[in-house]
Amino acid sequence: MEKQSTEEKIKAAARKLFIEKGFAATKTRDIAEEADINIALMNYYFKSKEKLFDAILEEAFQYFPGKLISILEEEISIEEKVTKFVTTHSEMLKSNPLVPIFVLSELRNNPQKFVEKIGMHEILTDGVLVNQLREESAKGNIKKISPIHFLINMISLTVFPFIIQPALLTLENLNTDIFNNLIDERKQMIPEILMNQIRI
Amino acid sequence: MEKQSTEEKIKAAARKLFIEKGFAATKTRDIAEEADINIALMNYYFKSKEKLFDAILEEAFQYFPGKLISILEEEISIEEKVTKFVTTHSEMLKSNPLVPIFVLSELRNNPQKFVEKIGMHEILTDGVLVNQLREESAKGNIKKISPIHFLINMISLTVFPFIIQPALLTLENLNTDIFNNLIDERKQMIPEILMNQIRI
DNA sequence: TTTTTTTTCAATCATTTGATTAAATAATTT
DNA sequence: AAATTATTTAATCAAATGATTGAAAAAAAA
Repeated sequence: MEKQSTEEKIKAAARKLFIEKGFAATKTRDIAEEADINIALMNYYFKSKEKLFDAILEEAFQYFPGKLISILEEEISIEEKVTKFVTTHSEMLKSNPLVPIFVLSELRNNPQKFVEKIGMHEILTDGVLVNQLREESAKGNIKKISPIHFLINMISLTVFPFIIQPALLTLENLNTDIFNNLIDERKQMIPEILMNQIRI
Repeated sequence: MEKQSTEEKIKAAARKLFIEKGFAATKTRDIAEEADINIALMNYYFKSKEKLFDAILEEAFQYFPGKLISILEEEISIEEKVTKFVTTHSEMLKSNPLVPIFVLSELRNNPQKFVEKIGMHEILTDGVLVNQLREESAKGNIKKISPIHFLINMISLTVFPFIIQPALLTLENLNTDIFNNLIDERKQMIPEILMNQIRI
Protein backbone atom coordinates (compact mmCIF):
# COMPACT_ATOMS: atom_id res chain seq x y z
CA MET A 1 0.00 0.00 0.00
CA GLU A 2 1.81 3.10 -1.20
CA LYS A 3 1.16 6.36 0.60
CA GLN A 4 -1.62 8.48 -0.83
CA SER A 5 -1.49 12.22 -1.17
CA THR A 6 -3.86 14.08 1.10
CA GLU A 7 -5.90 15.11 -1.91
CA GLU A 8 -6.27 11.49 -3.00
CA LYS A 9 -7.17 10.37 0.51
CA ILE A 10 -9.95 12.92 0.61
CA LYS A 11 -11.26 11.95 -2.80
CA ALA A 12 -11.20 8.26 -1.98
CA ALA A 13 -13.06 8.77 1.29
CA ALA A 14 -15.59 11.11 -0.27
CA ARG A 15 -16.16 8.79 -3.20
CA LYS A 16 -16.86 5.92 -0.83
CA LEU A 17 -19.27 7.85 1.37
CA PHE A 18 -21.10 9.71 -1.39
CA ILE A 19 -21.70 6.41 -3.16
CA GLU A 20 -22.80 4.68 0.04
CA LYS A 21 -25.05 7.37 1.45
CA GLY A 22 -25.57 10.09 -1.13
CA PHE A 23 -24.61 13.76 -1.07
CA ALA A 24 -27.03 15.11 1.53
CA ALA A 25 -26.49 12.29 4.02
CA THR A 26 -22.71 12.50 3.81
CA LYS A 27 -21.33 15.05 6.30
CA THR A 28 -17.99 16.83 5.94
CA ARG A 29 -16.89 15.40 9.28
CA ASP A 30 -17.66 11.88 8.04
CA ILE A 31 -15.37 12.48 5.09
CA ALA A 32 -12.61 13.89 7.29
CA GLU A 33 -12.82 10.93 9.65
CA GLU A 34 -12.91 8.36 6.85
CA ALA A 35 -9.91 10.02 5.20
CA ASP A 36 -8.20 10.49 8.57
CA ILE A 37 -7.49 14.14 7.95
CA ASN A 38 -8.38 17.49 9.50
CA ILE A 39 -11.67 18.95 8.25
CA ALA A 40 -9.98 22.15 7.18
CA LEU A 41 -8.01 20.21 4.58
CA MET A 42 -11.17 19.38 2.73
CA ASN A 43 -11.79 23.06 2.20
CA TYR A 44 -8.10 23.73 1.58
CA TYR A 45 -8.03 21.33 -1.36
CA PHE A 46 -11.58 21.51 -2.68
CA LYS A 47 -13.08 24.79 -1.41
CA SER A 48 -16.41 23.21 -0.46
CA LYS A 49 -18.29 19.95 -0.07
CA GLU A 50 -20.19 20.69 -3.26
CA LYS A 51 -17.05 21.31 -5.31
CA LEU A 52 -15.57 18.10 -3.94
CA PHE A 53 -18.69 16.26 -5.04
CA ASP A 54 -18.46 17.80 -8.50
CA ALA A 55 -14.80 16.88 -8.82
CA ILE A 56 -15.55 13.26 -8.02
CA LEU A 57 -18.52 13.16 -10.37
CA GLU A 58 -16.40 14.66 -13.12
CA GLU A 59 -13.75 11.96 -12.74
CA ALA A 60 -16.28 9.17 -12.60
CA PHE A 61 -17.98 10.39 -15.76
CA GLN A 62 -14.67 10.52 -17.54
CA TYR A 63 -14.04 6.85 -16.99
CA PHE A 64 -17.28 5.01 -16.50
CA PRO A 65 -19.61 5.68 -19.43
CA GLY A 66 -16.88 6.34 -22.00
CA LYS A 67 -15.84 2.72 -22.17
CA LEU A 68 -19.42 1.57 -22.71
CA ILE A 69 -20.33 4.15 -25.28
CA SER A 70 -17.29 3.30 -27.37
CA ILE A 71 -18.57 -0.29 -27.57
CA LEU A 72 -21.85 0.98 -29.03
CA GLU A 73 -19.85 2.72 -31.73
CA GLU A 74 -17.75 -0.29 -32.79
CA GLU A 75 -18.30 -1.77 -36.23
CA ILE A 76 -19.33 -5.26 -35.20
CA SER A 77 -22.61 -7.17 -35.58
CA ILE A 78 -25.57 -6.33 -33.39
CA GLU A 79 -25.32 -9.64 -31.58
CA GLU A 80 -21.60 -9.29 -30.90
CA LYS A 81 -22.13 -5.74 -29.77
CA VAL A 82 -24.92 -6.57 -27.37
CA THR A 83 -22.91 -9.42 -25.90
CA LYS A 84 -19.82 -7.29 -25.48
CA PHE A 85 -21.77 -4.38 -24.05
CA VAL A 86 -23.67 -6.45 -21.50
CA THR A 87 -20.57 -8.39 -20.48
CA THR A 88 -18.43 -5.30 -20.05
CA HIS A 89 -21.18 -3.41 -18.27
CA SER A 90 -21.84 -6.33 -15.91
CA GLU A 91 -18.17 -6.66 -15.02
CA MET A 92 -17.89 -2.95 -14.34
CA LEU A 93 -20.92 -3.11 -12.08
CA LYS A 94 -19.63 -6.16 -10.25
CA SER A 95 -16.60 -4.05 -9.31
CA ASN A 96 -18.74 -1.03 -8.41
CA PRO A 97 -22.10 -2.44 -7.36
CA LEU A 98 -23.28 0.69 -5.54
CA VAL A 99 -22.80 3.03 -8.48
CA PRO A 100 -26.28 2.55 -10.00
CA ILE A 101 -28.07 3.45 -6.75
CA PHE A 102 -25.82 6.44 -6.36
CA VAL A 103 -26.45 7.65 -9.89
CA LEU A 104 -30.21 7.22 -9.74
CA SER A 105 -30.51 8.98 -6.41
CA GLU A 106 -28.39 11.94 -7.47
CA LEU A 107 -30.04 12.00 -10.88
CA ARG A 108 -33.07 13.81 -9.52
CA ASN A 109 -30.98 16.80 -8.46
CA ASN A 110 -29.49 17.47 -11.86
CA PRO A 111 -30.70 15.14 -14.60
CA GLN A 112 -29.51 17.54 -17.29
CA LYS A 113 -25.91 17.15 -16.18
CA PHE A 114 -26.03 13.37 -16.43
CA VAL A 115 -27.70 13.42 -19.81
CA GLU A 116 -25.12 15.80 -21.24
CA LYS A 117 -22.13 13.98 -19.79
CA ILE A 118 -23.28 10.67 -21.22
CA GLY A 119 -24.25 12.18 -24.54
CA MET A 120 -27.59 10.45 -24.40
CA HIS A 121 -29.07 12.45 -27.24
CA GLU A 122 -26.34 11.44 -29.69
CA ILE A 123 -26.55 7.78 -28.74
CA LEU A 124 -30.29 7.77 -29.35
CA THR A 125 -30.27 9.61 -32.65
CA ASP A 126 -26.93 9.17 -34.44
CA GLY A 127 -25.36 6.21 -32.67
CA VAL A 128 -23.93 3.35 -34.68
CA LEU A 129 -26.10 0.78 -32.90
CA VAL A 130 -29.25 2.77 -33.58
CA ASN A 131 -28.37 2.95 -37.26
CA GLN A 132 -27.56 -0.75 -37.37
CA LEU A 133 -30.97 -1.57 -35.98
CA ARG A 134 -32.62 0.64 -38.59
CA GLU A 135 -30.58 -0.72 -41.48
CA GLU A 136 -30.90 -4.38 -40.60
CA SER A 137 -34.64 -4.12 -40.17
CA ALA A 138 -34.92 -2.23 -43.45
CA LYS A 139 -33.04 -5.09 -45.11
CA GLY A 140 -35.45 -7.52 -43.50
CA ASN A 141 -32.72 -9.23 -41.48
CA ILE A 142 -34.33 -8.45 -38.15
CA LYS A 143 -37.76 -7.41 -36.94
CA LYS A 144 -38.50 -3.73 -36.81
CA ILE A 145 -37.85 -2.35 -33.36
CA SER A 146 -37.75 1.08 -31.81
CA PRO A 147 -34.07 1.67 -30.96
CA ILE A 148 -34.96 3.48 -27.76
CA HIS A 149 -36.85 0.44 -26.50
CA PHE A 150 -33.98 -1.82 -27.47
CA LEU A 151 -31.48 0.31 -25.54
CA ILE A 152 -33.76 0.68 -22.53
CA ASN A 153 -34.29 -3.08 -22.46
CA MET A 154 -30.59 -3.82 -22.65
CA ILE A 155 -29.66 -1.41 -19.89
CA SER A 156 -32.67 -2.25 -17.70
CA LEU A 157 -31.87 -5.94 -17.68
CA THR A 158 -28.22 -5.31 -16.88
CA VAL A 159 -28.43 -2.53 -14.31
CA PHE A 160 -31.61 -3.24 -12.36
CA PRO A 161 -30.31 -6.28 -10.46
CA PHE A 162 -27.63 -4.04 -8.96
CA ILE A 163 -30.24 -1.53 -7.90
CA ILE A 164 -32.04 -4.16 -5.85
CA GLN A 165 -28.83 -5.84 -4.73
CA PRO A 166 -29.01 -4.48 -1.14
CA ALA A 167 -32.48 -5.98 -0.86
CA LEU A 168 -31.51 -9.30 -2.41
CA LEU A 169 -28.48 -9.66 -0.13
CA THR A 170 -30.68 -9.58 2.97
CA LEU A 171 -32.24 -12.89 1.92
CA GLU A 172 -30.70 -15.77 3.88
CA ASN A 173 -30.00 -17.91 0.85
CA LEU A 174 -28.36 -15.13 -1.16
CA ASN A 175 -24.85 -13.79 -0.63
CA THR A 176 -22.45 -11.80 -2.78
CA ASP A 177 -21.04 -14.89 -4.48
CA ILE A 178 -24.46 -16.17 -5.42
CA PHE A 179 -25.46 -12.72 -6.59
CA ASN A 180 -22.39 -12.50 -8.81
CA ASN A 181 -23.23 -15.93 -10.20
CA LEU A 182 -26.67 -14.62 -11.13
CA ILE A 183 -25.00 -11.72 -12.91
CA ASP A 184 -22.74 -14.10 -14.80
CA GLU A 185 -25.76 -16.13 -15.89
CA ARG A 186 -27.35 -12.93 -17.09
CA LYS A 187 -24.38 -12.08 -19.30
CA GLN A 188 -25.55 -14.94 -21.52
CA MET A 189 -29.26 -14.61 -20.90
CA ILE A 190 -29.68 -10.92 -21.71
CA PRO A 191 -28.24 -11.07 -25.24
CA GLU A 192 -30.40 -14.13 -25.89
CA ILE A 193 -33.51 -12.27 -24.77
CA LEU A 194 -32.68 -9.23 -26.85
CA MET A 195 -31.83 -11.19 -29.98
CA ASN A 196 -34.90 -13.39 -29.52
CA GLN A 197 -36.99 -10.29 -29.68
CA ILE A 198 -35.65 -9.09 -33.04
CA ARG A 199 -34.90 -12.42 -34.71
CA ILE A 200 -37.21 -13.14 -37.63
CA MET B 1 -60.97 21.19 -2.89
CA GLU B 2 -62.23 20.21 0.52
CA LYS B 3 -60.26 21.35 3.54
CA GLN B 4 -57.60 18.93 4.75
CA SER B 5 -56.87 18.24 8.37
CA THR B 6 -53.54 19.54 9.59
CA GLU B 7 -52.28 16.02 9.92
CA GLU B 8 -53.18 15.25 6.31
CA LYS B 9 -51.61 18.49 5.08
CA ILE B 10 -48.37 17.55 6.78
CA LYS B 11 -48.41 14.04 5.39
CA ALA B 12 -49.16 15.23 1.88
CA ALA B 13 -46.37 17.80 1.97
CA ALA B 14 -43.90 15.36 3.48
CA ARG B 15 -44.82 12.66 1.00
CA LYS B 16 -44.23 15.05 -1.88
CA LEU B 17 -40.86 16.28 -0.62
CA PHE B 18 -39.52 12.94 0.58
CA ILE B 19 -40.31 11.45 -2.82
CA GLU B 20 -38.82 14.41 -4.67
CA LYS B 21 -35.65 14.85 -2.67
CA GLY B 22 -35.21 11.94 -0.27
CA PHE B 23 -35.14 11.86 3.51
CA ALA B 24 -31.80 13.55 4.21
CA ALA B 25 -32.31 16.38 1.73
CA THR B 26 -35.81 17.19 2.97
CA LYS B 27 -35.70 19.65 5.89
CA THR B 28 -38.43 20.01 8.50
CA ARG B 29 -38.83 23.67 7.54
CA ASP B 30 -39.37 22.66 3.90
CA ILE B 31 -42.19 20.40 5.01
CA ALA B 32 -43.75 23.11 7.20
CA GLU B 33 -43.61 25.63 4.37
CA GLU B 34 -44.98 23.20 1.79
CA ALA B 35 -47.82 22.26 4.16
CA ASP B 36 -48.29 25.89 5.17
CA ILE B 37 -48.20 25.13 8.89
CA ASN B 38 -46.08 26.00 11.91
CA ILE B 39 -43.05 23.74 12.34
CA ALA B 40 -44.09 22.80 15.86
CA LEU B 41 -47.15 21.07 14.44
CA MET B 42 -45.00 18.51 12.71
CA ASN B 43 -43.66 17.44 16.08
CA TYR B 44 -47.07 17.80 17.69
CA TYR B 45 -48.61 15.28 15.32
CA PHE B 46 -45.67 13.01 14.46
CA LYS B 47 -43.11 13.46 17.27
CA SER B 48 -40.16 13.63 14.86
CA LYS B 49 -39.14 13.84 11.22
CA GLU B 50 -38.11 10.21 11.30
CA LYS B 51 -41.45 9.03 12.70
CA LEU B 52 -43.23 11.09 10.04
CA PHE B 53 -41.13 9.38 7.41
CA ASP B 54 -41.94 5.98 8.83
CA ALA B 55 -45.65 6.76 8.95
CA ILE B 56 -45.63 7.70 5.27
CA LEU B 57 -43.60 4.67 4.32
CA GLU B 58 -45.96 2.45 6.27
CA GLU B 59 -48.98 3.81 4.42
CA ALA B 60 -47.30 3.50 1.04
CA PHE B 61 -46.36 -0.11 1.70
CA GLN B 62 -49.87 -0.93 2.71
CA TYR B 63 -51.24 0.11 -0.65
CA PHE B 64 -48.56 -0.13 -3.28
CA PRO B 65 -47.08 -3.62 -3.33
CA GLY B 66 -50.14 -5.47 -2.03
CA LYS B 67 -52.07 -5.01 -5.23
CA LEU B 68 -49.20 -6.32 -7.33
CA ILE B 69 -48.40 -9.30 -5.15
CA SER B 70 -52.00 -10.44 -5.21
CA ILE B 71 -51.79 -10.60 -9.01
CA LEU B 72 -48.85 -12.97 -8.74
CA GLU B 73 -51.00 -15.24 -6.58
CA GLU B 74 -54.01 -15.40 -8.93
CA GLU B 75 -54.85 -18.70 -10.59
CA ILE B 76 -54.49 -17.64 -14.22
CA SER B 77 -52.05 -18.66 -16.94
CA ILE B 78 -48.48 -17.40 -16.89
CA GLU B 79 -49.05 -15.27 -19.95
CA GLU B 80 -52.23 -13.70 -18.57
CA LYS B 81 -50.52 -13.11 -15.27
CA VAL B 82 -47.48 -11.44 -16.79
CA THR B 83 -49.66 -9.21 -18.93
CA LYS B 84 -51.86 -8.22 -16.02
CA PHE B 85 -48.91 -7.63 -13.72
CA VAL B 86 -46.98 -5.49 -16.17
CA THR B 87 -50.07 -3.50 -17.16
CA THR B 88 -51.13 -2.84 -13.59
CA HIS B 89 -47.61 -2.02 -12.48
CA SER B 90 -47.10 0.36 -15.40
CA GLU B 91 -50.34 2.19 -14.69
CA MET B 92 -49.47 2.55 -11.03
CA LEU B 93 -46.06 3.95 -11.95
CA LYS B 94 -47.54 6.35 -14.49
CA SER B 95 -49.57 7.82 -11.61
CA ASN B 96 -46.56 7.85 -9.27
CA PRO B 97 -43.52 8.11 -11.51
CA LEU B 98 -41.11 9.24 -8.77
CA VAL B 99 -41.86 6.34 -6.43
CA PRO B 100 -39.21 3.98 -7.83
CA ILE B 101 -36.39 6.49 -7.40
CA PHE B 102 -37.60 7.20 -3.89
CA VAL B 103 -37.92 3.57 -2.87
CA LEU B 104 -34.64 2.51 -4.39
CA SER B 105 -32.63 5.39 -2.99
CA GLU B 106 -33.98 4.88 0.53
CA LEU B 107 -33.47 1.15 0.13
CA ARG B 108 -29.80 1.45 1.01
CA ASN B 109 -30.60 2.76 4.49
CA ASN B 110 -32.77 -0.18 5.49
CA PRO B 111 -33.02 -2.92 2.87
CA GLN B 112 -34.25 -5.44 5.46
CA LYS B 113 -37.37 -3.38 6.11
CA PHE B 114 -38.31 -3.28 2.44
CA VAL B 115 -37.70 -6.95 1.90
CA GLU B 116 -39.87 -7.89 4.86
CA LYS B 117 -42.70 -5.54 3.96
CA ILE B 118 -42.88 -6.88 0.42
CA GLY B 119 -42.53 -10.47 1.52
CA MET B 120 -39.83 -11.02 -1.05
CA HIS B 121 -38.73 -14.33 0.37
CA GLU B 122 -42.18 -15.87 0.08
CA ILE B 123 -42.68 -14.63 -3.48
CA LEU B 124 -39.39 -16.19 -4.54
CA THR B 125 -39.85 -19.55 -2.85
CA ASP B 126 -43.53 -20.35 -2.40
CA GLY B 127 -45.26 -17.94 -4.76
CA VAL B 128 -47.88 -19.19 -7.18
CA LEU B 129 -46.03 -17.78 -10.19
CA VAL B 130 -42.79 -19.46 -9.17
CA ASN B 131 -44.59 -22.78 -8.85
CA GLN B 132 -46.32 -22.30 -12.19
CA LEU B 133 -42.96 -21.76 -13.87
CA ARG B 134 -41.60 -24.91 -12.27
CA GLU B 135 -44.64 -27.03 -13.09
CA GLU B 136 -45.05 -25.91 -16.67
CA SER B 137 -41.40 -26.49 -17.46
CA ALA B 138 -41.57 -29.92 -15.79
CA LYS B 139 -44.51 -30.73 -18.07
CA GLY B 140 -42.45 -29.56 -21.02
CA ASN B 141 -44.85 -26.74 -21.85
CA ILE B 142 -42.22 -24.02 -21.47
CA LYS B 143 -38.45 -23.85 -21.38
CA LYS B 144 -36.78 -24.30 -18.03
CA ILE B 145 -36.07 -20.94 -16.45
CA SER B 146 -34.84 -19.77 -13.09
CA PRO B 147 -37.86 -18.07 -11.48
CA ILE B 148 -35.68 -15.41 -9.91
CA HIS B 149 -34.37 -14.37 -13.32
CA PHE B 150 -37.89 -14.33 -14.70
CA LEU B 151 -39.12 -12.05 -11.93
CA ILE B 152 -36.06 -9.79 -12.11
CA ASN B 153 -36.54 -9.48 -15.87
CA MET B 154 -40.21 -8.63 -15.57
CA ILE B 155 -39.68 -5.97 -12.92
CA SER B 156 -36.50 -4.57 -14.49
CA LEU B 157 -38.19 -3.98 -17.82
CA THR B 158 -41.20 -2.33 -16.18
CA VAL B 159 -39.55 -0.19 -13.52
CA PHE B 160 -36.27 0.91 -15.05
CA PRO B 161 -37.75 3.40 -17.54
CA PHE B 162 -39.19 5.32 -14.58
CA ILE B 163 -35.80 5.41 -12.91
CA ILE B 164 -34.31 7.18 -15.89
CA GLN B 165 -37.42 9.25 -16.55
CA PRO B 166 -35.93 12.50 -15.17
CA ALA B 167 -33.03 12.04 -17.55
CA LEU B 168 -35.21 11.16 -20.53
CA LEU B 169 -37.46 14.17 -19.97
CA THR B 170 -34.56 16.57 -20.39
CA LEU B 171 -34.25 15.51 -24.04
CA GLU B 172 -35.86 18.07 -26.33
CA ASN B 173 -37.88 15.56 -28.29
CA LEU B 174 -39.26 13.77 -25.23
CA ASN B 175 -42.02 15.04 -22.97
CA THR B 176 -44.32 13.38 -20.46
CA ASP B 177 -46.90 12.41 -23.09
CA ILE B 178 -44.32 10.77 -25.29
CA PHE B 179 -42.82 9.04 -22.27
CA ASN B 180 -46.22 7.66 -21.27
CA ASN B 181 -46.70 6.45 -24.84
CA LEU B 182 -43.44 4.56 -24.55
CA ILE B 183 -44.71 2.97 -21.36
CA ASP B 184 -47.96 1.98 -23.08
CA GLU B 185 -45.98 0.37 -25.89
CA ARG B 186 -44.00 -1.53 -23.28
CA LYS B 187 -47.16 -2.96 -21.71
CA GLN B 188 -47.43 -5.12 -24.84
CA MET B 189 -43.73 -5.50 -25.52
CA ILE B 190 -42.62 -6.75 -22.11
CA PRO B 191 -44.97 -9.77 -21.95
CA GLU B 192 -43.93 -10.64 -25.51
CA ILE B 193 -40.26 -10.55 -24.55
CA LEU B 194 -40.82 -12.65 -21.45
CA MET B 195 -43.00 -15.25 -23.19
CA ASN B 196 -40.58 -15.39 -26.13
CA GLN B 197 -37.89 -16.41 -23.74
CA ILE B 198 -39.74 -19.38 -22.30
CA ARG B 199 -41.77 -20.48 -25.35
CA ILE B 200 -40.63 -23.80 -26.74
C1' DT C 1 21.27 27.95 7.00
C1' DT C 2 17.90 31.16 6.28
C1' DT C 3 13.90 32.45 3.92
C1' DT C 4 9.81 31.46 1.66
C1' DT C 5 6.07 28.64 0.51
C1' DT C 6 3.04 24.88 1.31
C1' DT C 7 0.58 21.99 4.26
C1' DT C 8 -1.62 20.80 8.61
C1' DC C 9 -3.97 21.68 12.87
C1' DA C 10 -6.95 23.15 16.92
C1' DA C 11 -10.15 26.37 17.79
C1' DT C 12 -13.94 28.80 16.45
C1' DC C 13 -17.66 31.06 13.61
C1' DA C 14 -22.17 31.54 11.50
C1' DT C 15 -25.96 29.05 9.82
C1' DT C 16 -28.90 25.36 9.56
C1' DT C 17 -31.55 21.99 11.53
C1' DG C 18 -34.58 19.09 14.46
C1' DA C 19 -37.00 19.80 18.36
C1' DT C 20 -39.21 22.14 22.49
C1' DT C 21 -41.49 25.55 25.36
C1' DA C 22 -44.94 28.44 27.21
C1' DA C 23 -48.47 31.27 25.97
C1' DA C 24 -52.50 32.22 22.94
C1' DT C 25 -56.39 30.69 20.42
C1' DA C 26 -60.02 27.53 19.05
C1' DA C 27 -62.95 23.73 19.85
C1' DT C 28 -65.42 20.70 22.86
C1' DT C 29 -67.60 19.34 27.06
C1' DT C 30 -70.00 20.24 31.21
C1' DA D 1 -71.51 30.53 30.12
C1' DA D 2 -67.74 28.39 32.35
C1' DA D 3 -64.45 24.90 32.41
C1' DT D 4 -61.75 21.74 30.03
C1' DT D 5 -59.28 19.99 26.28
C1' DA D 6 -57.11 20.28 21.78
C1' DT D 7 -54.71 22.94 18.48
C1' DT D 8 -51.72 26.60 16.90
C1' DT D 9 -48.15 30.06 17.32
C1' DA D 10 -43.77 32.84 18.02
C1' DA D 11 -39.71 32.43 20.24
C1' DT D 12 -36.04 29.80 21.47
C1' DC D 13 -32.76 25.83 22.45
C1' DA D 14 -29.06 22.62 21.69
C1' DA D 15 -26.73 20.06 18.49
C1' DA D 16 -25.05 19.42 13.95
C1' DT D 17 -22.97 21.22 10.02
C1' DG D 18 -20.18 23.67 6.43
C1' DA D 19 -16.69 26.68 6.49
C1' DT D 20 -12.84 29.83 8.18
C1' DT D 21 -9.02 31.64 10.92
C1' DG D 22 -4.42 32.25 12.47
C1' DA D 23 -0.75 29.87 14.22
C1' DA D 24 2.33 25.82 13.94
C1' DA D 25 4.78 22.41 11.41
C1' DA D 26 6.80 20.63 7.30
C1' DA D 27 8.72 21.09 2.83
C1' DA D 28 10.94 23.62 -0.78
C1' DA D 29 13.67 27.38 -2.46
C1' DA D 30 17.23 30.70 -1.87
